[in-house]
Amino acid sequence: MGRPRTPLLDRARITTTALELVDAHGEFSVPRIARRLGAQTGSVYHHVDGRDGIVELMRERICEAIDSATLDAAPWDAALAAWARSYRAAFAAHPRAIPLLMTSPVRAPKVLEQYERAVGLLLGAGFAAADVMPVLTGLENLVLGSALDLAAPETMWELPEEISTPQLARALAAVGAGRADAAFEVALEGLIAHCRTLLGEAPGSRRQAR
Amino acid sequence: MGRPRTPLLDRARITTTALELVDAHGEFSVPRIARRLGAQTGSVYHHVDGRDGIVELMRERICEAIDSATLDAAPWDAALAAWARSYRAAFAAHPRAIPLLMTSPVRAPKVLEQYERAVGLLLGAGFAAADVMPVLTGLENLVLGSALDLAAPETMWELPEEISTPQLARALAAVGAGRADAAFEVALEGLIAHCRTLLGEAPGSRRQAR
DNA sequence: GCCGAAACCGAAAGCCTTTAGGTTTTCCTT
DNA sequence: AAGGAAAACCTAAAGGCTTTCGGTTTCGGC
Repeated sequence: MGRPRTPLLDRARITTTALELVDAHGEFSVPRIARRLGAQTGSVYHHVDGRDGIVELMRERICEAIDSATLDAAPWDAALAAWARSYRAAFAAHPRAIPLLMTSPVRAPKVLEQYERAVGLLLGAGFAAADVMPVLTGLENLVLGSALDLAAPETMWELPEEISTPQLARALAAVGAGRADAAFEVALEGLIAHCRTLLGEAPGSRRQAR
Repeated sequence: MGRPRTPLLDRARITTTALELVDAHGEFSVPRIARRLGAQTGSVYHHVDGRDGIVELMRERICEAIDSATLDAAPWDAALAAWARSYRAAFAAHPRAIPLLMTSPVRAPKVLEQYERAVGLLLGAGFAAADVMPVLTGLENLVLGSALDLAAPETMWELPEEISTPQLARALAAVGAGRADAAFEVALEGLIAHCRTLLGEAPGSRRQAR
């Protein structure tokens, strides 16, 4: 007992273990993380800001896979589409983590920074300030929803035997991964087309980018 | 002690109390429900199938406000749009319940029945079986995401003082309820336009709609 | 009037999150 | 090189949650 010669815990290992647990079981807890790493529950709290802090670390880890360089592309609509695809790919790698991330507010600086840049991209393209968050929120919903049903449809739909839902069951059985991709692409194109409409409607208050 | 002269608990009162707690605090627990109704924690379990059962009751209560008669309208695209608007209005009344409902699978027969009818509407309109669930899932994502940010944007975005995010803060401050409605309407129109495309692409296996 | 079912209580097991204080090792300062 | 602060871990415990089980009282049908 006392300080070990080689450390058992650090933020990276805690994050990795939490993500493994979520990928495998759809949830995680501090005691389970500690057991996996051969430490006691309380020790985890010396590295991490509580349970919510671990969720935030997972968000940061997942978001590292987003290619933020896409936001530098031009024109703005190509940049937005590329960012959305990279965003989706990152979350599709850990679909069972998505419900966790939708419950708690975003705190991680690196993630906020990406959104800050996305806001800048849209403002720079001439969007009205009031339009920016609806667009980004819509994009986020599209991305997360698509990633969720891309790899985890059985999470949301649990058809009981007693109730007869023949058409629903048939529709569920007929979905494929390729279709989910296609649905994402067309929905994305639809959203961006909507953005072009917004840009054309009210360019008055702002002139073109800086 | 023993059975009371007038019952303290029933499914309706438990559901109402759980919904009140979620509306007020964003979460609920069985002991809190019991305290509010003047009963012991364990007694609640005589009326309800565990905590998940309470979530399912809330889902059913909220979904009662959806006007399922909209699904009988013609043509199919008008029916789908009307259903989506009613769907959104129902959830917008309890935005803090949405994260709860996204975590657990749908079990309530009455809700499954509505989806069964929606599937039937689309199949009857000539949609390919593989296209139906992507369309409905996309619609659900649109509806829930829109309802969520309509009434609870501060749930997802918590800007810390230390980090400078001037553009994000500005964009967040500029959003209004009217804008959220407009974003929903145009995104809905975009999705339905996409559906018309799907219908035109592969109408082979089935004949004309309506 | 009786008896089974219904409704509630009391208690407990087992999980979780979080905090606090104690012990050993490491490493920086002097 | 010595001393002390800081880091990393442990033990312990409080308090909350979900769920189950057996006991007690009341209700309703026969």
